[in-house]
Amino acid sequence: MDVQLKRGILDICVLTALLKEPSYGYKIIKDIQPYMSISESTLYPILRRLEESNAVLVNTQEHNGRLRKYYSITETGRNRITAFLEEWKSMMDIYAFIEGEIKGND
Amino acid sequence: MDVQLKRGILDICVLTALLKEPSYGYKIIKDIQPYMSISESTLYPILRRLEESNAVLVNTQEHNGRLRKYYSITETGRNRITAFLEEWKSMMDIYAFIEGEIKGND
DNA sequence: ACGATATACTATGTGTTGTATAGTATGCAC
DNA sequence: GTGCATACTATACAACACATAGTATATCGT
Repeated sequence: MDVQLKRGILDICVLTALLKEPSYGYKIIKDIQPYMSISESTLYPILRRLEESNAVLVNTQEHNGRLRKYYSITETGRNRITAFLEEWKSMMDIYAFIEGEIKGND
Repeated sequence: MDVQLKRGILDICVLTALLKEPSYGYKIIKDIQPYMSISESTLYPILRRLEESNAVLVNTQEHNGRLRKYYSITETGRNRITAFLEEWKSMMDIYAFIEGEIKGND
């Protein structure tokens, strides 16, 4: 999928992956992969940004001798998703414009 | 509208604005404004990129003593739009995923 | 006459962000 | 004991929207 198209939707996808239950980096990647390719070097910076903006909370726990960071979505995070669904309406208007113009000029 | 959401769609909007007839910077901005805010410092670099990638052709003409650059869409440009419409299907899948998850967790 | 506004384009610098690449470290299957 | 899955960190880069500023002509209100 086009890199530029991803930009507006990737962090929302990550937040969505946390809706059902807290999760951690590796699992989030596996959960999102069916919908969109995402690499570690993309996800971890996103998680740090989400934490800085209070959209997620972090809880570090030991797992098999290693530290694993569990991320849980906050109320702020949920609001980010609903705000996105609102924004999406503008996107649909633009899409309708593009589709209409190209069909009118075939 | 969110900056990151715009990124994947702005150049396609510009190409769409050229479908009916060739146009120039100032007019393109006015044509797109009803759908999405776009400034000169965003549009002109886009036009230069579209030219470099052969999606548009440039024809400089004198108009009221000033040079005005008329941009017309090429076959490559039209293909860019149809490719975008294809990509959009992936976007709709992701949107359905997000919407489904948040409705399931109200 | 003169300033404000619309028109039309160029140039520079900045901040956000996706991604490649590389590194560290544990547990398990063969 | 070698590969593979797991789990996270750090650095560097390139694309791109946008702010800001500059140049320059035409038109309109007063």
